[in-house]
Amino acid sequence: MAMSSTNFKHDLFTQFARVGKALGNGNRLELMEFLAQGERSVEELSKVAGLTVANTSQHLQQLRLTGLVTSRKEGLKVYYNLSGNDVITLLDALRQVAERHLSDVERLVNTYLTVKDSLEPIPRVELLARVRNGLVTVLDVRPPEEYAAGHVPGAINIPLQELEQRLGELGEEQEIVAYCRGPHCVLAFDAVARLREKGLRARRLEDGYPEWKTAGLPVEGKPTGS
Amino acid sequence: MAMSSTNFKHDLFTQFARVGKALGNGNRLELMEFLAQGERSVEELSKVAGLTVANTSQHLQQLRLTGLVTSRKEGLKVYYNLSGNDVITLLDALRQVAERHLSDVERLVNTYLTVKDSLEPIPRVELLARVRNGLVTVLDVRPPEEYAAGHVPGAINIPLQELEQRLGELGEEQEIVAYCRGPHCVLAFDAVARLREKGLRARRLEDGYPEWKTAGLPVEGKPTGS
DNA sequence: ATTGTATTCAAGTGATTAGTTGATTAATAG
DNA sequence: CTATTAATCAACTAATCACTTGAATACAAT
Repeated sequence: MAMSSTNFKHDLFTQFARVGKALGNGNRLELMEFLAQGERSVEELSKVAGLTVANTSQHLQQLRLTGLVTSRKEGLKVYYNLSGNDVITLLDALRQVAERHLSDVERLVNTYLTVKDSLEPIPRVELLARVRNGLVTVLDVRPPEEYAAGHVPGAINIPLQELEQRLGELGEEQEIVAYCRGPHCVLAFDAVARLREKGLRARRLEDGYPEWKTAGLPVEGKPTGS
Repeated sequence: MAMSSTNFKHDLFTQFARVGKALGNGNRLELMEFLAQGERSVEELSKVAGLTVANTSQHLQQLRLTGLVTSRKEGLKVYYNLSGNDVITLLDALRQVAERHLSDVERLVNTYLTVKDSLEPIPRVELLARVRNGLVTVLDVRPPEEYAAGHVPGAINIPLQELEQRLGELGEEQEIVAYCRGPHCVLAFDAVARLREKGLRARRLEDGYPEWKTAGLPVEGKPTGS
């Protein structure tokens, strides 16, 4: 009794570490990354992550106990959601550190994607210039409703599930730039990977549609004020 | 062979999780928090964290493997350092999420510190006003060199190690506001805890000296341009 | 009530992790 | 060369974690 300051500090770090631990599993990160797109049920989550429902539920509860996600019951289903923007910030920071400092990440990207910087996102301004010159095919992988509400000019809308069937709609030669809701949207990431598998040249747009719009760049779809 | 996109995603998340795992231990977090103040040797680190040297070394190597810290050998000693500002950003995000979402953290703070908001940092502007009115004693817990280079006007410089001996220099009645290098500096945090133990009223300055200075508030010490 | 569906709980297994201890490797000084 | 110091390595134990399996809730429809 006199080291209570040390104890306090220790306990506090232990609490912080609980959050860290929650981030220490790839499946949980994938679940959260998916939740960053919006509310999902346990079943949906288990499917995209390729886990059993029970396992998914356990991961989600772990996340809930550390305050990273919240849940809401509606009828039979339980819907989970990220518990705030600070969680997205945290995931972003984690991703950034990993990409910058883990050489394995770089190696992975290089191994799986033939062209070295194919995963490097294309900046908004650059895309705009190329769109104007007709140099790229812009691919919007969001659900049709969102596409209808507004999209990058000239973008083709193909939800991820339909991508494989509708490959024909994309030019074989031109570079494709995929985007969805934001930098955390796995859809665009996934789309790029699949397109590359088919031998097409594809990259992601840096960020997503919301950022494009708030940056004041032109949009098509329902008029929104400009 | 056809699900390589899934494999890729999985592997990538596994890599991200490595960074998360590194954050999943209180001792490692404490080590990094300490490193946020600057370069330290293994021995120093083991002391402040209260770990054996071997154990500290193992933790540090784990952090190095995930790219969170770097090391540099000079003579007999090995000095560790955070590997970039993005790591500080990450730690910040982690702390924020934990403080906001983990009710245990709040409870901890309430339990250990008698006055509920004693750990709540005092904003810069508020401090400035109180300093002018002579209502607070400002305590600078940084090393003397840094104090000499510039400090909050009227601040007393007592490095943490000397705090217990030099308690007399601080008024018994007045509230004390401690600060050091930045929001991550454990020194101020620690100083507040120790002072409270002695029955003094103490709080931390929001952020630290660099922020104070860049906010354009007055400083004492070597003239820096204003 | 009975059936079906979505989720959670409980128990168990193999793998990973944190920490200890004692030996080992480097750099420096006498 | 020998001794000393700082750090790392290697081997081990207890604790924790990820995942599986099968049972148990909770809600909705019939």
